[in-house]
Amino acid sequence: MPLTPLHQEFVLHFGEMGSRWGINRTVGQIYALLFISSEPLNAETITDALGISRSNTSMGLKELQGWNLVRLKHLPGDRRDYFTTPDDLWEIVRTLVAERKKREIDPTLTKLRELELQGPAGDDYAEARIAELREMIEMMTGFYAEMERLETERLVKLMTLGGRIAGLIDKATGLFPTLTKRN
Amino acid sequence: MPLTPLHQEFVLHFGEMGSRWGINRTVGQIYALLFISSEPLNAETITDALGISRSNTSMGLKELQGWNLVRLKHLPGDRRDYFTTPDDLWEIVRTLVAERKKREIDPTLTKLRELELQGPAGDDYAEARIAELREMIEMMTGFYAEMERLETERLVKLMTLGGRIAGLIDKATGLFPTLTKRN
DNA sequence: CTTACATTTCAGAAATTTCTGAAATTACTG
DNA sequence: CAGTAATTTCAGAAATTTCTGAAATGTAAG
Repeated sequence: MPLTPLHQEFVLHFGEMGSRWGINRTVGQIYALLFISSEPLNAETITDALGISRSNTSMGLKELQGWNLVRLKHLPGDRRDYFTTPDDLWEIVRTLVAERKKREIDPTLTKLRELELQGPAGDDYAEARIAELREMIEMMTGFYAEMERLETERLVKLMTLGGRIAGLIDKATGLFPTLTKRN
Repeated sequence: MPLTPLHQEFVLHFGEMGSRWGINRTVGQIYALLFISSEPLNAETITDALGISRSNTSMGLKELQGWNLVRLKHLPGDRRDYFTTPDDLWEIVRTLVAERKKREIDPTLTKLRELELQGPAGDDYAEARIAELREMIEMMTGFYAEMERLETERLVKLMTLGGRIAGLIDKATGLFPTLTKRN
């Protein structure tokens, strides 16, 4: 069956956006379609809805499974595979962030440490920059690990604290607002 | 002149990673090279160091300028353009995050609002999911705006608070640790 | 204004990625 | 265990992206 205009627009948008991410258009479209579908869909349905080949659907679904972004379901009396996205949006976001970190950040951290271990190469500037970059990434991944540990409820609270965050930080660190200029 | 092994490895790594981001290999390499170079480089130097065509360098630099990731400098008595990355790593990160938000998040937020404005389309589930997604993105961008407003010093403090964050949130929101299970 | 250099543009070539249809594989059913 | 349905694999086709060399444009100095 053809998509409703709403589905159509939503799916096409995520197809386009997909390319700005690391994923391709089709994968973006499949995910978008699953995301707004109330029921699990099988590969055949997706293929028809998006007007792509059956094998392309298969590859796209496999990629999404590699990202841990889809759930496989089975309906009684039907041996086809059905796919859904988690109901809980927070779960989706957590997965997305975790996977992007794994693919985009972790390999770089590994490489930087490796370069540092290779010892002094006689270029102080480059070595200092690499060390600085590694330290920053370590700080950020450390913070990320904290956030990941927080249950959703607290995470929401933190994100909606609004302007009170600065004061909180100052109190927590026993320091009063500094007079330094911004940034 | 050829790159030192350290530069070589660093540059190649960021070339590879570039593709996992939205940027292409060459752009990643150019940026990496500028990043670990203590002095500003001109297009000719970059071209030679990376073994690419002069026009490719030009395009890569233009793209990096579009991302606000490089600074243009001029040396007295030399009319070529010289390029650098900011000394302050935090500034680089801020720019990167801001640009990615602009390209990856904002257009989606706009599209979701647009879809909602088009009014009920008779698919309650899809409409609810779109609304939910929009709300989540709004919350996250709101939080991001807070973070962006913080001067670096406070940001570092926040990121290095470690395990004390949960308690802080609870205190700030006047609630004690809940008994709900994680996530 | 002319010359000399520097940079950008752009059409086509090269490389890479994505997509398809056919064949192979897997796995359920009777 | 034979037959059928579902899925995956994969080689080549199609599409897209990236890169190059040549030409065009810009720019500063004499």
